[in-house]
Amino acid sequence: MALEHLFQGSALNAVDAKGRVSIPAFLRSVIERRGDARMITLAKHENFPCLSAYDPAYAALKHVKLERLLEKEETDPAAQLAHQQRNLMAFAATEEVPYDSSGRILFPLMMRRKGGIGDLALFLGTGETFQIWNPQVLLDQPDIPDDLKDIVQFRLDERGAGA
Amino acid sequence: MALEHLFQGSALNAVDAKGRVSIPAFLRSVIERRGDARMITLAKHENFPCLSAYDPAYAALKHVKLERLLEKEETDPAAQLAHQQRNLMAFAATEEVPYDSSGRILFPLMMRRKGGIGDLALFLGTGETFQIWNPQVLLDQPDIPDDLKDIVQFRLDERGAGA
DNA sequence: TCGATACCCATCAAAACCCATTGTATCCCG
DNA sequence: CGGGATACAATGGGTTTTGATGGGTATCGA
Repeated sequence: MALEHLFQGSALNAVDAKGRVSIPAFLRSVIERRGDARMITLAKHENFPCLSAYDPAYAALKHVKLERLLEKEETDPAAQLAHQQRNLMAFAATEEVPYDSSGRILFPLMMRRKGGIGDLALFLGTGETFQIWNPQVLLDQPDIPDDLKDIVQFRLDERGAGA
Repeated sequence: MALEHLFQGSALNAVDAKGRVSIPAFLRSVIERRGDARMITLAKHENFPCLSAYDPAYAALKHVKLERLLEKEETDPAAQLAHQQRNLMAFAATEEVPYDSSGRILFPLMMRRKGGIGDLALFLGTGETFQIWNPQVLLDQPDIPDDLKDIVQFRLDERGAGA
């Protein structure tokens, strides 16, 4: 069970005064090849101070995985609670937002805050999903490979946001 | 056996003086994609001090699940009784309410009390169903992941209900 | 007739939509 | 191979639509 098309590449886009951001075209093209819904789901990343994002195709996959996990432990009473918690994190702690014909979403304020994202949003493809970072936070993060930081620094320079 | 459209996301809505609440639009859209009835069923949640809510499509699915559970245990003499009890909880201890053209229900007083819900109702999508909480009760609940509590706190702040 | 529920309408803010501009990479043709 | 014409992505701004909510009125059953 795997998805055929994968997210890859990086881009640095502006969040405008209304809170809108363009989803990079190369990510949108993957979403639209995987399915026909023009939406993404946003969630806090489990390990990094950034957001995790994916499309409905991946969300469905994730739901099936959770259900399968439950059926295996159905008898265990403690498992019931664990399942409730996983479901809450997977569904209640996420937000689904549509993007318009020009490829923009309205970045939900809550998710923006969770991801520490200001007026620049860094998109990183990671295969089945992609991530959204505050570029500066990524540069300050210890467990990120230097080669990736170089790329991000380049994107910042490119935009003239030198810092 | 799975439903195609899933409940996802969170919202905090007001219960007005008449006891009316708006069902968030993103939940209604799932209900209306699953079927054409504009109603929800309310029940006390099995594990948490909140309400569990769902649409007619899920109610049908639940019935099937209960039947399947019975078949699996049919040798056990106590199983018959357990099945009766589950059925009572699933159908007798629930209330079905329609929502109007503006998406509001009249929150039944009994369910409001069962869920400990005052003048703010927190809606949490959990995939096949959704939950309705008193936001303050959720914050005080030990078994809820901190990340989710952060989100609820944010929703409260957003509304200016600081506490 | 009283109490409660279902309807109807108004309002305000937020979200979705449409259109215009710009910069850049691509393509075509001389 | 160079110059300009094109196409598309990203972005800014204004306008329309929708969602949440408050309040009034009609309606139905006890």
